[in-house]
Amino acid sequence: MRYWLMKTEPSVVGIDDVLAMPGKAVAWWGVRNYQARNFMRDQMSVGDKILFYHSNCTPPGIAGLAEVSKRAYPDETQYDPKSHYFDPKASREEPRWVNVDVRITKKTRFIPLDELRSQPELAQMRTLARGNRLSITPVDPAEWRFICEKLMGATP
DNA sequence: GCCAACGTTGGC
DNA sequence: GCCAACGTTGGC
Repeated sequence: MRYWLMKTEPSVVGIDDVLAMPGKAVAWWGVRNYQARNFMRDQMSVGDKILFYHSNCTPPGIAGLAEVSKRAYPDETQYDPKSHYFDPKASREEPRWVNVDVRITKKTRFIPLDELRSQPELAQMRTLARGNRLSITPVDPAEWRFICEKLMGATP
């Protein structure tokens, strides 16, 4: 079982949107970065824990906790010529992009980015590293525990 | 809207 | 396989 942080833009799909969906789950479509894809394809399994992060908004930060509810499978948007995420080089026979399904387990107190940055315990957190743009990053178990217990006051 | 810091593309 | 040009991310 692994821990992850996954970024989403709330103007596209925010935590409240996912909570309103059947099963409080959503396909994590639209990842078009190979590193992030490989994390989903090769390392994520059902039950992995997720920090649900809102990016490209004011303020950015962690909005809740989630988990992987379905293993990686082909991302439908790669086949749709009308989609922004269409990939002409992808085919049904050889899909290029995959997504997992993510289910919200808890909407928590919002933890803004600057609060995360102010914690010495999170100084090494990959998501916070200078220049990091990856939308999916692994989270250290100790970092997960710190965020859940000390910042959210939630049971991980 | 700006722009730093990346990732990707494609000519060679 | 190199690397310049270009595109994207995402905080500010």
